Amino acid sequence: MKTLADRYNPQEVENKIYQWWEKSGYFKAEDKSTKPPFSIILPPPNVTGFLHLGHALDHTIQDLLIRWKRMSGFNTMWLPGTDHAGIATQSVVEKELKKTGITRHGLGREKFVEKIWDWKHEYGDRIYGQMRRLGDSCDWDRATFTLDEGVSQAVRKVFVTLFKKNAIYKGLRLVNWSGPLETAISDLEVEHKQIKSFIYHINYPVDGTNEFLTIATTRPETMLGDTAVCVHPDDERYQHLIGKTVTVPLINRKIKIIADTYVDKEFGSGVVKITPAHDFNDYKIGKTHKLEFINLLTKKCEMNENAGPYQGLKVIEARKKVLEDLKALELLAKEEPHVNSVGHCSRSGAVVEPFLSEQWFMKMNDLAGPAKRVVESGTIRFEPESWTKVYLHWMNNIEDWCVSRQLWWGHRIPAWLCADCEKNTVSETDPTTCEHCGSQKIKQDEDVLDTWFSSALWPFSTMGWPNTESHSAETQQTFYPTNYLVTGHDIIFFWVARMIMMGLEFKKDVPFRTVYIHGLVRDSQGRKMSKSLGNSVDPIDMIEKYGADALRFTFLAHLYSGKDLKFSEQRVEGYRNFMNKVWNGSRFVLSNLHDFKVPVEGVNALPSKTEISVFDQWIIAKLAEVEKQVHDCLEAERFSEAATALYQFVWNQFCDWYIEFTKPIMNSSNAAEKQATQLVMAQVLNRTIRLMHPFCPFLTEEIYANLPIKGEACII
RNA sequence: AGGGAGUUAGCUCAGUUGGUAGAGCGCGACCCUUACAAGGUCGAUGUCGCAGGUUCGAAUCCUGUACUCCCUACCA
Repeated sequence: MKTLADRYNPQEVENKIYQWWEKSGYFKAEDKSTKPPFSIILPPPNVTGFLHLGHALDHTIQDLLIRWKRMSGFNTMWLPGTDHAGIATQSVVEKELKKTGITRHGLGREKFVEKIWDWKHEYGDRIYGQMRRLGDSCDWDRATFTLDEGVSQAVRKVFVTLFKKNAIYKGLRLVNWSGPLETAISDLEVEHKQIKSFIYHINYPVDGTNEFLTIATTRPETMLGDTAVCVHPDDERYQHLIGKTVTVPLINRKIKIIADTYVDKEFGSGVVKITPAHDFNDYKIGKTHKLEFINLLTKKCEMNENAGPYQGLKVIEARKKVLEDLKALELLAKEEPHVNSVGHCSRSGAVVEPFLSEQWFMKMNDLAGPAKRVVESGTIRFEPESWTKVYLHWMNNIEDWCVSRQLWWGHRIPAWLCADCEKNTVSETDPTTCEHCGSQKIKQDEDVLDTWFSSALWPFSTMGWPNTESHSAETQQTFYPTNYLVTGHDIIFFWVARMIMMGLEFKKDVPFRTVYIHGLVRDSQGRKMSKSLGNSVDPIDMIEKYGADALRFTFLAHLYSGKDLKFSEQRVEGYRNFMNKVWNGSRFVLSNLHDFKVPVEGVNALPSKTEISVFDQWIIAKLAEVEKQVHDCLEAERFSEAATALYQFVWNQFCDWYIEFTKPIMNSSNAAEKQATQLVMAQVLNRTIRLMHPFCPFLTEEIYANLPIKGEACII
């Protein structure tokens, strides 16, 4: 036996061990097996991204579960993948190109998409390398990218099927719009920031009288698109004006005074201007009162021809000019300072404008019903349970999903518009003629699908659906539904809910049984980690400094029921020390087994009680306790409790007491007594190491390799 | 505004059926005792946010209240 260094050195061990695991095929799942299945699909990280602490936490939990189940005799499949992340990736590559003076439009769609693929090929596997550093025991052969051929097939089949059921339609709607990116964006991509601004009170002359109606607004430029002003039906001040008209200053359009209970009599002047094409609330009013929708903006968010003299100005410039002109007309009654939260595009930083545009939508009501019921009935369980309420609340307020994005990177919408009959041909395979009139003048829709569309199909598209050849069929048969979905609470609606709906619709079964929601990783002061704050920590740095096992143990030991986790390096250092303690305890045991004879009874045989001392009996009893505790805690997803139990057993019981006890025995001349204790300590170490393996796989595997008592690899 | 979570030792947090307050880090003293100084032994530290209530007994249950945080929606 070689001599082991008196300090555990992760750098020397981790790479070597990981390569050996991978080469030996330990992570591979079997499509057909007599073992019970256990599967997890990894939430796919952004293909251009780096592994951050949030991923590291997320992956550690999944790897713990997978390794534990694998060691418990399950046929485990942990399927890795990456996401094309449409808007995020496109803007990253676009920014890079800009540095060399090239614009997306200058390059053209085809060339630009090629550039992104180049980028993907260059950096797409970077995150897989980082996952290996962490010890993720994924079945790499099954790694999937959301733009892979198989996934594309799934996407098309789902789109076409839903379209034929009238569950997907095209319509003119108000959406969040990012000017710089020239696309609709999802609510998730909108960040609200508190902005100090003003409320402007503007006088609208009432036609045929000398009266004014004073309206208040934070966005005066939108008045150019006003198509009504609204008062509360019970407001006595304005009863006599309902039904009359006012003239919008600057553009001199006559618009009606309408009444709706939406207006708060107490707020401001009690009169609201209605701009249905540029405000979500006004949009609803516009719909109910059948108002005209006047769009004021171009796709770049500049004022368009409907803005008259303001055409060509940016929103902010238009605002300034409108105010100046109002002042000149003495129609600006007053301005008050005001703080309100304004939506910003999380990718470009620009202010998000509500913008009227033609988009594809998915009807959600019919899909939501079953998805609610499986959670209500407990077929899908949220852990912690409190997220159930959040989920159901969202599902009860569900709205149709805008699935189209005006991007170039993503799954292109499988719809071909006919120039002759102006109808769409929606098809799984590229058509050559219009299915309505037979014309050949058809052109594919320019838009791509929201990234979350392909994400929603992830649990089964990764398993080969809709392909029915035997291999995929077996994979689905064995591993669908998966056992766990592990993710943060920020995407319960955007992702978790949609996977449930799609799984039920297309696989007739839930995509997973348990949704384990963990908290977010924050800095030691509880702030969000971000580049701009300079407080973000690179998990790879932590791994290099303290080892992957220490980082993993840190997460697991502080993972309490969905709470956010404040990350401090000091803590990683503490668990690094613990790893070293395990190392040295093992080293002591190993150094005392030189003359130990492995019993013929087998590797798991423990000496009978009569042959061993009370200390031996005590440590065996304690080991049994901690084994049960760890098992129970993992079953109940109480990871920190399991980690703490291990920590205390190893340090306070095995090292502090038991090892001290064995020292005189190891020096004893009584060979039988020594052999008995050697067997106990070897066996206890063996079982402890295996118990710890899902928590700190590298260290334990390295120790296991040196144990005289064992079967095969630790992880089996 | 609505919803959720939290308030326990200097710091970060445990404390699952109510029964004499716990861990890690940090701090103090002493130890190179043949696995480990990334270590060992010993030690100090808390009216468990505040106020009531239920109980023989409450950090734990109930009511109220203060403060903090998160999510969703934002008032023209």
